[in-house]
Amino acid sequence: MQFKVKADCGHAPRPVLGEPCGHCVIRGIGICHSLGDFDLERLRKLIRIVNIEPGHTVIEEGAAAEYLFNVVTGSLRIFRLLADGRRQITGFLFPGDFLGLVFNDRHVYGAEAVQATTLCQFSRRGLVDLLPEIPPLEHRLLQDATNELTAAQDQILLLGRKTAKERVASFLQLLEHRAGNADKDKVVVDIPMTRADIADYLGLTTETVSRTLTSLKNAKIIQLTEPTRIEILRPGEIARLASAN
Amino acid sequence: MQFKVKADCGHAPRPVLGEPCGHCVIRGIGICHSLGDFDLERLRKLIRIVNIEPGHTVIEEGAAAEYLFNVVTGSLRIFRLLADGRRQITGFLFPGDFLGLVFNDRHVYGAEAVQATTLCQFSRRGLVDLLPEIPPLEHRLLQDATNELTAAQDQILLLGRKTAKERVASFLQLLEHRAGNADKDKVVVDIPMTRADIADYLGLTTETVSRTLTSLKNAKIIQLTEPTRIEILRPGEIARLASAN
DNA sequence: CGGTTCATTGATTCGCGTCAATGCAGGTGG
DNA sequence: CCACCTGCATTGACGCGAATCAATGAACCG
Repeated sequence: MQFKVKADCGHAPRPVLGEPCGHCVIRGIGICHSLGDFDLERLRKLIRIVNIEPGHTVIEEGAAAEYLFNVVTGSLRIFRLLADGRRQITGFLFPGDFLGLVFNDRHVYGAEAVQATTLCQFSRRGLVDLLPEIPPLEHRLLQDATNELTAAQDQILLLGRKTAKERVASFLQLLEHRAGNADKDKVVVDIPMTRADIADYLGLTTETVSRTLTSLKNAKIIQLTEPTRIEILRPGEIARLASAN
Repeated sequence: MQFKVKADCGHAPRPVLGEPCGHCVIRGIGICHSLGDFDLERLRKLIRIVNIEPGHTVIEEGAAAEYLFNVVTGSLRIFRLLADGRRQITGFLFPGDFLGLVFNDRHVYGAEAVQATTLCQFSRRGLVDLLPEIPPLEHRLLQDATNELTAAQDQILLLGRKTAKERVASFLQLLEHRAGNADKDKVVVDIPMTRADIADYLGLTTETVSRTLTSLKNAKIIQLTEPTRIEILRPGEIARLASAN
């Protein structure tokens, strides 16, 4: 029988992290993966585990960048705001993803928890000081930055040139691949974020996202049992609609 | 009196590059800037100077990434295509800018010359091999990647949430800052790219770009003498319209 | 049980795209 | 030298896809 969380907690139980990073659930995928035991021990001196409630702020846009993070469990939304409140979500982060720009002393975007989320928090200064001494770390950060850059360009193509239907299909495809369930006949995908989050990620409105999902449902390409769970009945059709090239 | 180029050349004279990189016009701003004389000499063994005619291809999307580049003079457009030919320009590159992703063995975007352009071409493999031996180089590449990432997010915000007028104003502001003429009363900006390039960069059509420029002209915010030259009469108004935050 | 948040659906509006025509500059060949 | 072509920018008429405005329903919660 599963351990029952206290009611006032309001979210799933957190994984018990082993005190040494060696037992951490993202040891194999975080930036720490690039380190041997000796260097890991040095990094460990900079870190603290923090838990964030759903909807709460991790990073305030424009604030001094004191800390950087690795997502351990849960998910975050990264966004920018215009003066009148228009919001654009530039990405979602999941376990293993790195959050923050090492060389910027101010954060250029905001970050909030989508779900209850556990983060591994570093002192940015400490990390910067460590970089020259641990070349594999800088190497890993460059690899991460390259991947993010490629993802950002995918998003630029989507926002600049794709239709609403193509955007939604691309988004479903993204979640599908993230679930590691590509090339199956049928895929069940969890949607932790709201329609408003999806809309602000795809440069649309909640209404358009909802209507587009409904039309995909009517076309028997997806199944919408609950709003937070989508079954992709025909992944090939989603891929075609996404205009992936 | 200026040296006259041969007519069949069809473009402005190229700067005479000193044989050693030390005399190169972008020595102070390219990735080579991060190197001392000894390491520069090692990098120099990997390079070749290449000239590209206007409109010609530098990188084919999806091709094997044999070479990387530094822009020496001129300008490039970086773009992605959808299967049906829709194009999204993800950025323009200018002297000093780095072109290519060091760790990708395939190019994920295309690149073409906007104007006659001179490039400093590296062997990618050679550069990768050099990285572990020259930490400042990797450091510099990470800094560049961070800046590009920030620029990409600006673009995502623009494409996802800004109106046509705001996009065009943002673009003018970008050129204005690039010209290093910020905070002047009046700024003259050269536009080397066509309206189609601007449209594909801003996620619009040539007609909308043209109409928006005309409306800015009618509002006495800019002056359009030639299509390739814009005078910004009221930079403050452009900044306001750009919804910069 | 009333209040709040979120998703869905419908009616209507509007910003920008599409289609089409014109003008202008530069290049080419007779 | 001029007629013709081609590429690019501009402008106008019209249509459409997605936004806006509005209402309803479902889930959750104190």
